[in-house]
Amino acid sequence: MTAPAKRTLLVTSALPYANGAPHLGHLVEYVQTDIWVRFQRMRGHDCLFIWASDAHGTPIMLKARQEGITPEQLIERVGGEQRRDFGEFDISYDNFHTTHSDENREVTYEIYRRLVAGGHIRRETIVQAYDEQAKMFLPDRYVRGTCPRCGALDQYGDSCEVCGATYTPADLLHAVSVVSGTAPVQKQSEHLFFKLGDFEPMLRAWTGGDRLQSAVTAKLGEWFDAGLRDWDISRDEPYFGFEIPGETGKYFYVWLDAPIGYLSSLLQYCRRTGRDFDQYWKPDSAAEVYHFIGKDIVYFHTLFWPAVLVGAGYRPPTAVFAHGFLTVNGLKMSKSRGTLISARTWLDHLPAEYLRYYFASRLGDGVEDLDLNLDDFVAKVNSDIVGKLVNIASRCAGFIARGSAGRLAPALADTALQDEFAAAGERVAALYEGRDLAGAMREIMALTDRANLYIDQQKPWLMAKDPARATAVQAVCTQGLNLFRVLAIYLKPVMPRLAAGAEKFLGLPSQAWTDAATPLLDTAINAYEPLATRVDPAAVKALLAASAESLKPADVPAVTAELSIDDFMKVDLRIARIDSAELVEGADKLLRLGVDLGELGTRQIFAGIRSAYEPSQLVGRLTVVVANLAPRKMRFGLSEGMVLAAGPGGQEIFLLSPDAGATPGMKVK
RNA sequence: GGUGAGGUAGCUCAGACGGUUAGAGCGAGGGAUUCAUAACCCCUAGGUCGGGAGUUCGAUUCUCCCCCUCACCA
Repeated sequence: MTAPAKRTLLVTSALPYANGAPHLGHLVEYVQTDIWVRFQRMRGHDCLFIWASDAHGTPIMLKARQEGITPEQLIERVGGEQRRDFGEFDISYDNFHTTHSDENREVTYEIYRRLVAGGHIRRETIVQAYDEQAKMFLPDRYVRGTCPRCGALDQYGDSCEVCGATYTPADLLHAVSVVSGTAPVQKQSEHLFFKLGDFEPMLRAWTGGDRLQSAVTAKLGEWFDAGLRDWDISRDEPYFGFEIPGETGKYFYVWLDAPIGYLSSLLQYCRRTGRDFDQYWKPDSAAEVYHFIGKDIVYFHTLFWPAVLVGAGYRPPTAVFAHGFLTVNGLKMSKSRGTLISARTWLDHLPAEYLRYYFASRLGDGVEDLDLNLDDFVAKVNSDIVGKLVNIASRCAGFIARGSAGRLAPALADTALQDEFAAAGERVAALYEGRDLAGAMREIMALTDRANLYIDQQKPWLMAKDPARATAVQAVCTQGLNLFRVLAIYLKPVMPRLAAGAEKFLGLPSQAWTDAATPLLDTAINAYEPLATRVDPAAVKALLAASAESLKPADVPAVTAELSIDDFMKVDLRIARIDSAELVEGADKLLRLGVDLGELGTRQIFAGIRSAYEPSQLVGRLTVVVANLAPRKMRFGLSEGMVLAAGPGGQEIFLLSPDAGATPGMKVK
């Protein structure tokens, strides 16, 4: 095995937002990053994992306000939770800082100064939703209301989760500020914009090579085709962040200073350890810089971020690696379903390392989502890790302890097999390097099967019956333990604790990748202790129960603003009989209803209830309709009212019905 | 709606630059064995490789259309 040339790498995971404790969705990325980093270090490279807590922005400001503490107190507390959880998941970061730090302010100001000097910042007055009661501008997500396209209730101000329409908060019907419950007004403000368009040639060149995944490149093509828009990097007070120098009441948008945390955390680390910061970020740097991110923030990391870096005189990243989202038992992680599992809850019930292995076995180099199927998790861990891998050590250890006084043989029984395992190291390494962790795990498990087969074929338990063959027994079991040792080394980036246990058992110092090439012979080993134990399915059940439980308090719905009886009486609710219902060509979610409102005549109403009702179920039944809702022109025709229904959507939509005796046209009050 | 990624054995997934009997792991069934945490070893899956059409001597692998799923849309 040839030692590859020593590389200098700087690796980051996306900075976890400091408004809440980490959950398993976050962990996918951190585990993936950590495995890759540990692999690089084992290969002898100089690899730093630099990280921080993302501490600014409106959500943190509001969350702190809600809890009656300062933002500083909130991010301090969450930062502590993050360090603790990440530590227990064996995320081997070299530094974990915060973006609310002197270093980050220093670097952010310097970058901003250089961007201004380079002419990359411009001003523009924009109109935004403003909450007069809370005296603050509202991010899109803090305005909720009725979708102007499909009529779905309680949608965010930027897009509709039901029909997928995108719009601005001003387009919402019946818009309400999430902060105060009052209707927002439109208000002007001058903002600062980063001129992304200045960097189009540079970005086209930078994204053109093979530094990005194919799916990401395809997505970027769309954005280039649509034209690069300038980026609003300022926010008005009140805001938790860095004030913009030379402005009053203006702060940097959190997404500007968040990635700068990659630099400032490194800066803090370098100042503490005496490392050279510039070797990583100067324009002609020979170091490799990699960002692991979720696919939802590709835009920030492949357009804004490289442009900001280059605009400020730094080098862009070597590559950006995006991954998909985690689902649990096939479902989106969701608070209401109890499938949102926090890192802490996992640690309370199951070993972190098993999750690391499971993630590794499911992670490829692409951006596909991955599913944590808990039944599959139990089966896979018990079979692969306990039944197969650890079993090799377990079944050989006894013979060496009893028959050879705990000493390994001076020679292997089958050097060709050992060579085969050593040679596989480059294949496994190539898979790790290319982030095909699932491929690497498959390769390792195929070798594990071979090792078990070898022992089965040699049958040391039969040889052991003949005292004359004691040497052969020792040789075969020495072989088995050497195969195990190689496998533990290959798996070490994923399961560092298991590997450490194996090292202790075999009496070895911390192993590097190349150690797999040299067999371990003629040496004393320690008594075998179980290196891994089976997952009890009951622990998984308890995990899910605890997750559902811990989420209950968080699941209290937001209070809608109070209204007066007069306001309420403005809504003309009527009993309606559905006379006709039909599918709407070209709309997945909608049904076209013909309703009879008695004295008010008949109406056509489009209702987003197709996912829950067959047209035939509806004809003839009574329900409740908002009769005085302003008619709305839709792509499919005019909708003259709204039928009332409850439920989160999908198949869970429940139409209201009056008790028997009500007739069409009756007023509901 | 637009774009992208997918739809392969009960489950989770490989793979196929078009070509003899389409693979692995898990689960399940049978057998063997007893060193090992009832682990390990051997045998067994007859699956229209989402549906339809086309190109071809030949397609699951290429092209087109359709259906379904998932994700993203600053």
